[in-house]
Amino acid sequence: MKTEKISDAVVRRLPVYLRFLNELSRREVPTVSSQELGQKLDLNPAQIRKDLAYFGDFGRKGIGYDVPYLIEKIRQILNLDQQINVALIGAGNLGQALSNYNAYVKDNMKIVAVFDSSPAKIGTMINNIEIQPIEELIETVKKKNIRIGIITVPDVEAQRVADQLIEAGIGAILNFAPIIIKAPAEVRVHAADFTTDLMSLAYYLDGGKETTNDDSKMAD
Amino acid sequence: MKTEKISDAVVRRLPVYLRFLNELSRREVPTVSSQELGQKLDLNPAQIRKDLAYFGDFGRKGIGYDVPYLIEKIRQILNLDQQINVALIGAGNLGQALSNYNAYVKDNMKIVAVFDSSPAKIGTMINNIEIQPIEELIETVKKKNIRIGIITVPDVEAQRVADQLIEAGIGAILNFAPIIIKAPAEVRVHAADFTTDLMSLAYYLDGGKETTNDDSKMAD
DNA sequence: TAGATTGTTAATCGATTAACAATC
DNA sequence: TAGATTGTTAATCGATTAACAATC
Repeated sequence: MKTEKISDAVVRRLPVYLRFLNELSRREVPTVSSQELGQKLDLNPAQIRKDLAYFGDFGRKGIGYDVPYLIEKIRQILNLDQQINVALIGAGNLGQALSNYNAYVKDNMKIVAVFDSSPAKIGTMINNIEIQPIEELIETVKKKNIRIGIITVPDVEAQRVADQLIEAGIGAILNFAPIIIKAPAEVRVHAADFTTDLMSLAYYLDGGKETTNDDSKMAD
Repeated sequence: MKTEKISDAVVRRLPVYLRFLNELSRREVPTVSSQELGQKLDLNPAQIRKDLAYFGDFGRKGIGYDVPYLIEKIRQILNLDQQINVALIGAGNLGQALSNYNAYVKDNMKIVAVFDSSPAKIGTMINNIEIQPIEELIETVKKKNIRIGIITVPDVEAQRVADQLIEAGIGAILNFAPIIIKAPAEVRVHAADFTTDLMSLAYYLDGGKETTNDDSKMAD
């Protein structure tokens, strides 16, 4: 175990490991090697061993990793050995879809408050949570010990919402709006805008030009 | 302009540039420097210049980049100068939310088919598109020249759906299911599972341990 | 014991940043 | 012209992979 600081690339792989380990656990597989993990997750086994070794000696030479033990350790590393309260800001289509995902709950992440600016929505229930006006954001985040905010408001409102989350002392933000959120260094922000992802995928298409490849016009 | 192969990191930044350039265009800003872009997008100006220079000499020394021209060029690079047909597989909450986003349309990406395995949903309309049974996936992808598939089915079905997309000759896949999709090298797959993202954010919280910081026990 | 697999160091590979000549 | 800013090379930084001694 070292005391270097851990890169974001490493941290982002931990949930991927955890996810698959949970599946192994469900199937009651007792141990797993970096080899097997790498195969299943399309990663280099050395990288997996190195990632895990940043945090401790979790494996056993000649054997591999004990599945339940490694699950426990990764959950500790990710702070998921305690409930993490999450706020959702923006109860539109996407926000509603996310709130319905209760996948987080088993991972100890729970949406405990939902906010929206539309008067029509305020007071209505979404997944057993009453939608609150954004004016109550700061107070509620403090009162309910909310650590992460998920932003699903339109882009023009996103930075304003982020500023309020930051003022309320949020720890991290998952931003679905298609803008770059500005935040102080101590507040981690991840971009989750899938339209950006989708556009980058288009790059890898060969342009659909197979059928329209008319070279005769390219003589100038 | 070089003929090196372009890294995914570069490709993923292009839509971010495009997004902001579109905003500048709306505000009728005629030119922009790498300096300004970097400031707004939290990126190093040298990196932006380098990214763009992979594809051509788009800027003018002493001036910067012409906004409309750069927009046109990036759209060409991303194949977004033509309509890209997209299929959505999985008409659950998330799928419905994504289908309602018509942000893609202005970027020339259009969902032209939606599939689901639930008999109750088949035949119903979602955003003006009739939900089809998954059995029709392969045929429809071919017939409608669909290039990208968005997978929003439950994890146990995701690989099966991907296999069918691949069989139908899809170019790229955006996968929202929390599993690693296996695909041949020529089919690009991006992971878009936000629960993974959310879990990695939890790492950056200081564990809610601010109040439990009892140094007296650390003397060993 | 023999085979397997870790943890870790060293080697490699790739991406970011600094610096600056070219030039608008 | 003087100031600004690109495109590009070189320097730096960081992440991935290979290799292997340690050991179960």
